[in-house]
Amino acid sequence: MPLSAAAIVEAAHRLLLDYGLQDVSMRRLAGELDVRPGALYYHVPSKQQLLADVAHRILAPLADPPGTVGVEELMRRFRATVLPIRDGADLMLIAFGLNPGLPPVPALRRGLERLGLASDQAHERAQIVMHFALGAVAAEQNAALLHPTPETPDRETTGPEATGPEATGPETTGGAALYDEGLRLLMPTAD
Amino acid sequence: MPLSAAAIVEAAHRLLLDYGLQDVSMRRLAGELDVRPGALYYHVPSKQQLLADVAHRILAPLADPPGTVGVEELMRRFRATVLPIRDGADLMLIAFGLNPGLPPVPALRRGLERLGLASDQAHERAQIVMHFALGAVAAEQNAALLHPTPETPDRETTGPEATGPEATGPETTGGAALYDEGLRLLMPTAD
DNA sequence: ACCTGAACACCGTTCAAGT
DNA sequence: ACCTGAACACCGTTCAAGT
Repeated sequence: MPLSAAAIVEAAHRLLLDYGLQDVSMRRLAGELDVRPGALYYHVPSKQQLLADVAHRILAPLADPPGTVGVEELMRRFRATVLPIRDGADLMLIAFGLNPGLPPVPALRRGLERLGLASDQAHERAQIVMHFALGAVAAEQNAALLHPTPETPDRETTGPEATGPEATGPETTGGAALYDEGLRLLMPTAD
Repeated sequence: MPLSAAAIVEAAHRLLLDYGLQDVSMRRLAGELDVRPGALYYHVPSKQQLLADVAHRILAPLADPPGTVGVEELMRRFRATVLPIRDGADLMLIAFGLNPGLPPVPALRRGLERLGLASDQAHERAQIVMHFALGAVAAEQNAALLHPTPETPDRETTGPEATGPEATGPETTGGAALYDEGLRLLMPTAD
C-alpha cells in the first residue's frame, strides 16, 4: 500500500510512546516508514498538524467516558494518560492550542454542568481546570526529566495496569496528591 | 572585554524579548556576539542552563514585591511579565523544571501564609497556583500563536505602559478574566 | 585563558523531476 | 498520483588546535 496520512500518524504515535516527543522527527519518521522525508509532505501538511492528530488519537478514550465518570476521575485519567509519555504535556499544549475542544474538554463541561454549573460557567471552569491540568503535568514531567530521581522505573514489559511513578517526593507532596488537591479546589461548590 | 557568562545571558535576554524563544539559538547568539558558536561553551554549560538563567533575570522583579503586594496581584504580575514574551511560558516551564523555587514562588508562599495557611499548606498551595499559572499562560500563548486573531498589535513603538492583548474573545472569556477567576478559586478560604 | 575551525549528528520544509 | 533527489536554511555540542 502506498503510504497514507493514517499510517504516518500511527507511526508517529508509536515513535512517541517508545522514545518520546524529542525523537518524533519527520526524518526519523520517514526512516521508520522507508521513504524519503519529502514523501511525508504529500500526506500531511506539517509536523504540527501531525502532532495534533497524534494527540487526538491519544485522547480519544477520554471523549465519552463509559457510563458517567466523575469530573475528578476524568481528569485523573487525563494525567495518567499523558504522564507516561515523554514530554506528553508539551504535546498536549501544542494540540490544545490548535484545537481547544480536544477530548477531555467536552466531557469535562458536561460533568461540570451535572454538578450544577450553568453552561457559561461550565465552559469557563472547564478551561480553568484544563489549564491547571496541563501546567501540573508539564511541571511534573519537566521536573522528572531535568533532575531525575534515581531508579526511574522505565515502563516497558509492564502490563496495561501500569499507572505511574508515585516515587516518594523529597520534600514535596507526591505529584498525584498535589494534582488531586488542585482538582478538589477547582470543583464547584456553593460560593 | 573577553566575553562572559553575564554578557551571553544578557544577549540571550535581548534576543528573547525581540524575537521570541524560537530565535534564541546558540548559533544566532554567537553571531550577535561576533564569536563562533563553540566559544559560548567556554562560558555556559548548555543552552538549557542559559535559558534558566535568562528566566531568572526576567522573574527577578517578582522575588520580593515592594511593600506587601497581595497574592493575586503577584500572580497577575507573573502573567503580565511572561505573556508578552513569545513562548515565554514554555521558557518558564523549562526554568521551573530546573529550579522549582524561582522568584514568584517564595513570595507566593509567604503571601499564602499571611492568608492563614500553615507552612506545609502554603507550600502545597503555591505549587498548585504556579501550575495553574504556567498552564494558563502557556495555553493562552499557544492559542494566540497557532490561530492568531487578526490585527495582532505586535508590541514595539508602544510605551512602557503596554500591558497586553485583551482582544474581545470570540466565544470565550478573555484570558485575563479567566486567569483571575482561576486564581480566585485557588485562594484559601475557610474550608 | 580564551577562542577558532571544523566536524558530528542532526533538524523542517520545498520542489523540480522521475515513475 | 505518489515519491525521490537534492537542496535551503538551519540546529546543539565537542574538541583539537591555535593565540
